Amino acid sequence: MTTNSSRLDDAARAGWLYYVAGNTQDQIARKLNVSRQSAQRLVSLAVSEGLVKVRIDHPIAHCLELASRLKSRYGLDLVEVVPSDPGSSSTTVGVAEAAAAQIEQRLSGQDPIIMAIGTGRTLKAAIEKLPSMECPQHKVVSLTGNIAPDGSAAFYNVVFTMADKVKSRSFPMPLPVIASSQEERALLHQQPMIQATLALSAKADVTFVGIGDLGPNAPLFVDGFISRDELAALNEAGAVAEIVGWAIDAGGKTLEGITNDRVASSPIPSRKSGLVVGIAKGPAKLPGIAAALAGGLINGLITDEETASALIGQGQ
Amino acid sequence: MTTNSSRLDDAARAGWLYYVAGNTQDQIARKLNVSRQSAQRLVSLAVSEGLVKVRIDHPIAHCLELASRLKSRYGLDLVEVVPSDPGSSSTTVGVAEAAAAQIEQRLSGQDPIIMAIGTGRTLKAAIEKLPSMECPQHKVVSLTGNIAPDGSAAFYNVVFTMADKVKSRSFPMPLPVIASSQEERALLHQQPMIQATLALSAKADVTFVGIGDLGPNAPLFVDGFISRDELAALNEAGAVAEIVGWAIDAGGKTLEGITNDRVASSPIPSRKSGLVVGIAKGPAKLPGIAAALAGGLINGLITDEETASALIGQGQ
DNA sequence: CAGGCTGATGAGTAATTGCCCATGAGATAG
DNA sequence: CTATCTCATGGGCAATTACTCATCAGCCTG
Repeated sequence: MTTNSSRLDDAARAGWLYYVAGNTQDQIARKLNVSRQSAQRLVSLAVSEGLVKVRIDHPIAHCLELASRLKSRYGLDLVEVVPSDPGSSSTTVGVAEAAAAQIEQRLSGQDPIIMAIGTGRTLKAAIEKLPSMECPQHKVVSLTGNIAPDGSAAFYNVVFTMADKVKSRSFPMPLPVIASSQEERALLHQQPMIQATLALSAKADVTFVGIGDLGPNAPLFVDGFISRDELAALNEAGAVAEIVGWAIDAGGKTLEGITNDRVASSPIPSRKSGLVVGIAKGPAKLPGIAAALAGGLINGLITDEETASALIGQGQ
Repeated sequence: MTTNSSRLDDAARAGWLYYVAGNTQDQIARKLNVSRQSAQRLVSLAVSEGLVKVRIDHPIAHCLELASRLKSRYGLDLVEVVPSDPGSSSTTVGVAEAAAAQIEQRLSGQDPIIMAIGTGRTLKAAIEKLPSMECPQHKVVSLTGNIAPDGSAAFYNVVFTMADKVKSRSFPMPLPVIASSQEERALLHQQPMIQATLALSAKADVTFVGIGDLGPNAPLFVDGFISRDELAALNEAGAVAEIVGWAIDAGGKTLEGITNDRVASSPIPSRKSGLVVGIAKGPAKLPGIAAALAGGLINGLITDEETASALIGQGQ
């Protein structure tokens, strides 16, 4: 542990000398009494461990314009559009950083707030970009269960990681994501602890959710939460996307039946009482984002240029 | 202007693709349809224009330890210790970033605050690291005059730059830094507008000041605010440093006479009612920092490892 | 319109960085 | 005690980046 943390210490120091003080890796090597190669390794360790946070502080005109058009067209309260990286296939790069910045800002206030968090790869990536903070005044509540089909804690449940980083009180949902039957769900939801957590979600001041597509590589299916047959049935019924497990159709309506009557997640908090921010980019998510906007499920959106353009184009 | 801002736009985009999306400059060049060299120039422009903000998110153990020892030894409320860059002669690198982060955090709250700001190279550098913000709820007040001896607005008056960046209401002091006589100072201070500004300073919730040394290269002398003779007289009288123009001795007491009876700055806000943060590093400033601490003029300090070590060592 | 200034551009080149690999120290299991 | 494994290290080299320089377009100035 000592080795490990002192290694990270050195990495942070090397990263600092490199990025803040502008030293070359040669100079760092001399100052830290290591070889040039080791200095390089320390710097790259600092980067890969997420110790180095970069932000670009300039409102790129095109992104701003897209954001304001999206805002007025869909009556949204918060829109962030980040530049696209044409050719990159990542579905998180950029939006994760922007989401982290938003989350950080909301948490940096003194007044206690309740923040509800969904799940998924995008949100996971966003949480990883969060800096360490001291926010014991806030409450972070999970909207979805954290038990995977095999009984383990689901990898993409992000509330633990988040609460750990920002030192907030956390309220996970010790439930499967989708119960095996309606009866099981009802039973689970009757537990006092779960009741309290559900009640807390409903009062969330600000909510961040990913938007999952329901194509052939739907995360819900890939991660084993639903079967291939269920996925097909959802598609058949017109589902285009899923938010914290709830399948929605192109109009943003929550479907009846199929998996939805067994989803153990909290309802998506109302956008009447708080801010509900969707975080998603990429062509696969486009129908889902459009649906969520159409149905008024979200009143905030963090996406990228390409997706924003497409959203504006298709409404014409 | 269009060219200029679209150039910065491109620079921001290039910086984003480089630092956030991890492209090489070759890829960026292709994506932005410019030559590789131009892409390199855009990236470096983004850096030199301060569009790219890097922070290292790891509490380096040694810095933390120094900070907590300084805190308890001098009864301070806020101490930040950043890594040192051994061999660098810069007096701002590192502390400027840390100060900017502190300022940003104070300004990001919703509740209106009054922030008082000194002057000097260190503070100037810190302000340059601030991101653009929207903070019309706050008031930023200058502690010192902004008229240079030649009648121009002094370069190091930082309130304008700052108010511009964060969109706060600003209260500069349209005065010389040091009046030509006690009578002139009294007259100037009687102006209603100045009175109001002085009153505002006294109520500051948080104050950031640099600490100027009074050695042969004292900024006050180099920038022409005081003459060589006055500098010598101050040294003779035991002055070791100066805070917003007020010369102090090794015990942190404000000297009587010499230049001090003509300094047109506000008094340093009381640390009883608010936080007064000194920002300084380096051997030249060491006596000044020690004096400010000894006299209880500040209850917050942002400095670097080496300076922090020296401060702890000399008290033994 | 000539002259001169400013600033952008791409070629060329030196400096810096990233990465692969062989080596060896130290840990661990048998 | 030995075989084996893991992992940090530095050499070497290719890729990438930074910088210098000559050129040229645009733009004031007289």
